Amino acid sequence: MSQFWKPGTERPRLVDDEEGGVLLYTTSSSSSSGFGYGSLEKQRQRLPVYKYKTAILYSVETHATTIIVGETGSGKTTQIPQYLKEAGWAEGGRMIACTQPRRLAVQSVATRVAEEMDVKLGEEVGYTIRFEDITNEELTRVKFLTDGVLLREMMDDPLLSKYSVIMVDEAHERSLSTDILLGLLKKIQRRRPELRIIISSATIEAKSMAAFFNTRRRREEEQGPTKEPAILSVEGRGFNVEIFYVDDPVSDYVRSAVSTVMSIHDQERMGDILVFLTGQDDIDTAIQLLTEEAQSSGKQGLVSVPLYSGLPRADQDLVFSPTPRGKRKVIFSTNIAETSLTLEGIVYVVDSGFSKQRFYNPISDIENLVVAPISKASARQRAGRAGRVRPGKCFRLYTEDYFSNEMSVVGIPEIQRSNLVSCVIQLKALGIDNILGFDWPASPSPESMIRALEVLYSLGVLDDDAKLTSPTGFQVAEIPLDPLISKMILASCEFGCSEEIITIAAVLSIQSIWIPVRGVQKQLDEAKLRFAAAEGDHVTFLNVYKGFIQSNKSSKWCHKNFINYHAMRKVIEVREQLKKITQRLGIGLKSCEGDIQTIKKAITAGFFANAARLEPFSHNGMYKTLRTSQEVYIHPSSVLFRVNPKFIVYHSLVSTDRQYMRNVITIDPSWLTEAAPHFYQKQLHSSFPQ
DNA sequence: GAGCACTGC
Repeated sequence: MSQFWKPGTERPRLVDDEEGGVLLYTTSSSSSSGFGYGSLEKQRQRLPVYKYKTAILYSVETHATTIIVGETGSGKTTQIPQYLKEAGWAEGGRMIACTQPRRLAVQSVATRVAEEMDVKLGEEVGYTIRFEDITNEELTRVKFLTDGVLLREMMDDPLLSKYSVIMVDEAHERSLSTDILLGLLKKIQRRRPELRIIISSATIEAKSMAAFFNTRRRREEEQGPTKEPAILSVEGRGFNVEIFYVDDPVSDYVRSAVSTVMSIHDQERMGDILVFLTGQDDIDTAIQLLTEEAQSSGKQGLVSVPLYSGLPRADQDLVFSPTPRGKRKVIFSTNIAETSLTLEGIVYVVDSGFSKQRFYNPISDIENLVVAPISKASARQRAGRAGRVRPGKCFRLYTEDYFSNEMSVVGIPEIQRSNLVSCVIQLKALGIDNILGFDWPASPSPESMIRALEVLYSLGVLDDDAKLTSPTGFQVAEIPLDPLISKMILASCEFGCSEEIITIAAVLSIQSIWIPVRGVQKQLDEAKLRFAAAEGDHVTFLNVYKGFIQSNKSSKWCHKNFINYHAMRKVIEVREQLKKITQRLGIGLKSCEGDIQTIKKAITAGFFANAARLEPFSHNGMYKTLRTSQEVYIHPSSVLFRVNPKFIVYHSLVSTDRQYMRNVITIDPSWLTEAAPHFYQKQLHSSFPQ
């Protein structure tokens, strides 16, 4: 056990929280450093977190869980792992882990820390993200990784026994995998009292997080670290941001955002503007409106730039290009600028108060994207984007009264808004039998849990006792994809078409392989026709893949055919990974040599639940799902749009004014009963036409 | 004849 804080040395001062029960450490100012005088070292010491070094190490030493409340720019992510290393937490072959929700953050933080420690990245300091393991088993002591990767590691090492400290960063974002990880870490702590957990979280979330990790029992003799979590606050480095509200609620936030931009341009000193809207539609409208207004009023000097994830990389880079002299850049962005991207030079923020959020309805089993009000936590985060270079201003397009009295404090955690099929199978694979009784930081609805259990049961992944079946259940859990896709892959091994199916699986797990275009729709449609297969979209993907390989993976070829080159590279990557996994599972790849019916049968084996039948006498292409008789339509982007075959299986539903089925293939209904007799037995008699 | 907030294994 490492001993950083020693009795006899100055003990950090403890202050009771006003409500009691939670500890807060105040600054114990650093006197001696004992470090070199390199410029990196000096930079490190200027970070706000440096003053708390002793307090943090003391807290980690004496508490099983430490919660660090730190604003952006405090330096916690890069510094704390180094402090732990210096204090000896990586001695004796142990490792320090620091998780992030996003890959890019993992890479950049690891690179920075290796630089500061003056070591080669991949040796003492390393990182692991999907497709990239830059660590060395013997040498790596400080490891950065996505929380998804750490969850995968648990499948081989359920107690994460090689780690002495695990720091979960950005926990306040409450992403699906962060929440699963937190629940599991709490369980691990019971088995491994020596494990230390550090959770970095925003102020608002700290107390509920502390309550979750408080496993102290009354009258219990405590050995080892205190079970009650400690909370430490570290100030950030942002500048002050002045907040403004509208006097009356606005009826059209896009218009209102544009006129706010105009008046900032009119009245405020130079500095770029960041406008938070909900999606591509809003953003396009706003840019058009702004251009018109600037023209009609003769105002000059505004450069507007869109920003959303679907934008081609080159266009996204425009956002980072320096603003020309005498001009003012206006960035119209989705939520991507709230967490994933940091923009320099922003002085003004305009906050619409809305974002698109995913909601899952377990009854209909449909995930919807809905424009919904943001939380106070998001509003604060958005405002903070204005104060990175100098004091800024944030204009909120809602009233102060609404902010204070109606806005929810934090958003709904993702786990309460998602389909839980992947999540449940992951827990099952880790030996968590009582899923309904699992201790979550936020519990998902029982309906969602039960729905997920039902789906997994129908796939043959879980048995009557809700245990993973062998080998199918364990194999599906091993494949890092949606369980429906994993099941399809396993079936393809039996059908002898796994070569083809892993290609399809790779394409389906990519957002879209077509270039996202507006205005050149006709050309895209024509390009698609070159690959279109009568059997449907999945087979079309195979044709695209074949063409890409034959072109020698040429980006020119992609461009000519309106195919997204980066997406295709990703397809190749995922496919390679799937190839390795199938080898590990002992199921070799086999090609069916163009026997398309076999391919479709394998797809049906995974997606039988997503079957739909064309309504008899339907003139507008209306289908009904076989399972729930919901009204659905083939998406206009499908090669089977307007073809309207009688029976189809779809990959997913997107809902707008209608429910659209994306990626469909034609099937023979008899395959459904073949693939899932238990599932379709009843329907066979009641609703299947002959 | 329509649309894709954002992540991740």
